[in-house]
Amino acid sequence: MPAAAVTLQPTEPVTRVSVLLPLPLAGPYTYAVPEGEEVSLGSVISVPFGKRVLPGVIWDTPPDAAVPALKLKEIGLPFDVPPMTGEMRRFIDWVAGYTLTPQGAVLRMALSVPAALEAPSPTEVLAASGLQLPGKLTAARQKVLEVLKEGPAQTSAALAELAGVSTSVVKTMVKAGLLTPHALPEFAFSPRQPDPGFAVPTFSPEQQEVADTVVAAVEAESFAVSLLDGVTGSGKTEVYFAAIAAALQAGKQVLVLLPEIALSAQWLSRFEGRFGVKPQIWHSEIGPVARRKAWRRIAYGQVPVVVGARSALFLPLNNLGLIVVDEEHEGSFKQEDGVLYQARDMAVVRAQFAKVPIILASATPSLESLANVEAGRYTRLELGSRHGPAGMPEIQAIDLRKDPPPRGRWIAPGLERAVTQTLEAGEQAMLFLNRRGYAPLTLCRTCGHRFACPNCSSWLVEHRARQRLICHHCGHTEAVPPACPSCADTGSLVPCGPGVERLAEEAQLLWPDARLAIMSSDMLGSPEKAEALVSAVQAREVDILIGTAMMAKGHHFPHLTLVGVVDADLGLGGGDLRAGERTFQLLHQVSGRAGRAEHPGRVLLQTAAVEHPVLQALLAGDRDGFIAQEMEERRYHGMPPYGRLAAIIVSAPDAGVADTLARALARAAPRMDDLLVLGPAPAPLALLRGMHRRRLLVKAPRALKLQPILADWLSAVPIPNAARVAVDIDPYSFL
DNA sequence: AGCACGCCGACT
DNA sequence: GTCGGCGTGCTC
Repeated sequence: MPAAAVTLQPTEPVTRVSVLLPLPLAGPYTYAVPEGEEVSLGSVISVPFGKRVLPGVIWDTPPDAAVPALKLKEIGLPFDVPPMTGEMRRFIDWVAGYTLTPQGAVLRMALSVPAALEAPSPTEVLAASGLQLPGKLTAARQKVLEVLKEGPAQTSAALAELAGVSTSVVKTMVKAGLLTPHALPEFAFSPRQPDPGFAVPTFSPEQQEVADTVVAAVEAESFAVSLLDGVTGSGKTEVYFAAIAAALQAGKQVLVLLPEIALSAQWLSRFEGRFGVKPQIWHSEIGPVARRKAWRRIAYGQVPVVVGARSALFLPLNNLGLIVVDEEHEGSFKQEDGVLYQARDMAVVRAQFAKVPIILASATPSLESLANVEAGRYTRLELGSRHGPAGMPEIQAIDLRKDPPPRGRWIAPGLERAVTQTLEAGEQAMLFLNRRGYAPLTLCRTCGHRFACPNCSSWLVEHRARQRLICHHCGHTEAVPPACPSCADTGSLVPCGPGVERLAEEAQLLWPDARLAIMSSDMLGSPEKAEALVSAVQAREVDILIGTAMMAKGHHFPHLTLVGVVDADLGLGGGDLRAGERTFQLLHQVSGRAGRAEHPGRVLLQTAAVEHPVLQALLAGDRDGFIAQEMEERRYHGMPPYGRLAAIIVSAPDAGVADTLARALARAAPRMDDLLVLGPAPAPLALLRGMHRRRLLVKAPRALKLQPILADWLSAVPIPNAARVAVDIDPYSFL
């Protein structure tokens, strides 16, 4: 900056500081520190910003001397929270740089609970003052004093409740001086803490060895990544619980990331069984009050273990000792809107800044993690032999070309026989179809009209239970009309293809006496209902369980001996880079539901492409072979994990604007030997929530840092206000 | 992100 | 004639 730009008035020297605001601004703003005041890096303070007052964090960036003194505003008062650690600030900077997101937008995720920045008004409790009044006490007043004689001080509401009197009695007693109020410190009531020694399991020699390794990593208090690779039922969870116990013993905090926290009541009870109490949970559905309390407790180090979804990654755990990412292969760790980041990978980065170990656990590790093992960056810890006898169930294919179901049906005769046998043996069966609703497409038999979403390029899915047509991308719903909106013919609308609801209908027809249950997110709604259904299945109150991917997650169903995958090819089409990997992981996981414990299990895959490598690998139980082949293919094509990808998504309400900008970007693409720019092409969902989307794909070798190249490129192209450009580094899904 | 300034349609 | 729509631009 030219020194001349600074107004050199001989006024009192002003101390300047950089303040990062939780807004999508590229960097910090410069503020003045009032004379005589001191601030330190990481302090959370309030600052005036335009007409508003916002929280901000004193950032490490040198303050901008070029901002004219006249423009400077003074910082306000500090908030009652611990300062943001340098470790966290560097993490935020790193995430912003890596994902090409404005720093302030990343800070917003770290200050996601503005209400938590203020100390709550202290809770007031009442204790007996010991004052003796002349005359007799009324019965009500006596009861109140009785309660306080036996127990600790109480809030007025609790006291009235316990004494069985109205609050007005308590109120007048305070006035009369019989009770004295005391302000309680914020964390006076401490929930019971997890006990690392509550229920220590007995490990097999193999488990013990792995547990010792991860415990040693925790005790080393340094950064290291372990990939815990173990089949379902190999004791993965118990093993990383041992690492959690070690961190607790050392007085450290632990962060556990799970893909779908809402669905893992089972995980929580396992934790409780091991440590005696439930951990703190963190996800989008916890209410504002609980959220505020939890955030403050975490920041003040009152919470030893936090279990959460993606967003928990930005919680102020200032005393971290360990991070665990379970089901690390899950696609849902990739945030797909707002700040686009891969929570699993960012967790590794956070662990690195915090200098703590991280455990990535999975029964079907991602190719990314396996490549990191190959490169020596991660340590692989294997649990449970995949070749042992009690391992995977027997998997067979039903070739739909040779043994097709009747017209309009989806259960082939082979699968039908197997289910019947299973039911006759008094065992349970599961039918897996990863498609919610009744039918994925509705069309008019007379004129061929298809019901499509007005905002997205996708068909509307009929949900018969709710009598609506629903878009699974934007949530648009409409009633099923009595007549075709195009040709006005009545009774001509036909559902095409199956969803779980329709499959249930067919199953009920085939096995009228069987008790059916559907397990899909929209049929259950709440985690409690999901939990109730799991219990019902375990109590053998259900004979046939029909469900979507939500059913594939680690539930124990000891009497379930048959899994029928209704459409094993679903998800293999579409040319998605990860289609094979994802399908393999999903079907492997679903197969794991069959035949735990004493009963041998059976899995039947209905497929029209039995020769497909994914299906061949599943049928042969050859996970390693499949991975090796998939890896080789990725290596050959320079695709992740051996190459880097970035997607540039152009979106605009007007298709023409999106096209023009996308083409302009393509023309301005840097010409480099190692850089391949593909597109623009309509993004797979060319219309999403009313926005027309075009996509460019950038492919580069792993050694090339894409971010600066992309930043230069994008800054050279003017972006009209009617369009938006988003960069997705390491895109996961291509949809 | 929010909030204001600014320029074009339907109302007391 | 004003009230008000949301397009564009700025906030230390």
